[in-house]
Amino acid sequence: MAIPSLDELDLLHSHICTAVGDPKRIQILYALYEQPRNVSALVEALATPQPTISRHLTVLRDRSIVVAKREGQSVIYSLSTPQIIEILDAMRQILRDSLDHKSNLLANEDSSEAITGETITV
Amino acid sequence: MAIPSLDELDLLHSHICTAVGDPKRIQILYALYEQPRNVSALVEALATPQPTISRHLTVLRDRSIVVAKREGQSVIYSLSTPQIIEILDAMRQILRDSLDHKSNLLANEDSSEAITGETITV
DNA sequence: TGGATATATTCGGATATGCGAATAAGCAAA
DNA sequence: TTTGCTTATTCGCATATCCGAATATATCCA
Repeated sequence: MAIPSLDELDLLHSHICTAVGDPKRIQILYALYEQPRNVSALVEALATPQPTISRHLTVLRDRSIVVAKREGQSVIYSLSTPQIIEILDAMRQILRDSLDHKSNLLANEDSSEAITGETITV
Repeated sequence: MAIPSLDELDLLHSHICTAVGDPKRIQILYALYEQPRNVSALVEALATPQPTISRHLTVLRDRSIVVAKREGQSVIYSLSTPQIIEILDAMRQILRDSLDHKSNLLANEDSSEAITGETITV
């Protein structure tokens, strides 16, 4: 059987997935893709309390999605690999497709109307 | 500022991510990539109670990651797009890289020894 | 060393998630 | 309709996650 078993690897795999499954962490990753930043810069950019940012960074760092480099008093965070952004973009593409699909379904179900005027644009 | 705000889109985005952030759902997706299956086939392939499988399928279906098609008494599930498997594979690649990196770190920290003999292979 | 700045961690409570067991609901054939 | 097969949903509980607030740790500089 080619289906992988529920072993530790799958758990690690899910850890990677859940790490990028939090809205604030998504924002952090896009912010770091734009440029490496220290914690304070992220706090300001995301308008989020510093402990919250640090906790999310800890999650991302534990899963090796970001790396931290101390520079004096600051700790500069950056993406371990820009690949993660490609992954997020691919997911966002799937999201866009599914939204299109859903609005088509709505249009079909409500057959008395034309295609729903409000098309969500990602 | 190019950083996206924490709006509904980010929430939807995180829904996609968290949907694939469960080990059993990862297995389900790989099983459906291999071939479309009904619930019973997934129950057998993953050796998991049927309600558990159905609940996970509901999550995946709600997020438009899988689609369901009724065929008589059965409901055949299949991937909405094989792209999701590319995404999972890309994540697994990142996981492999990070595992390599961690074992390198271990090797460096324990500088009295050579490279750790046990290299995890994904 | 002492103070200021930057980052990390802990604690407690609210919310969310996953699971097993039981049950409900949908479909087909007699 | 009744029976049997398949899938979906509900319930209760255990666990995990998130957040805000407070605190601890780390670094630099005077």
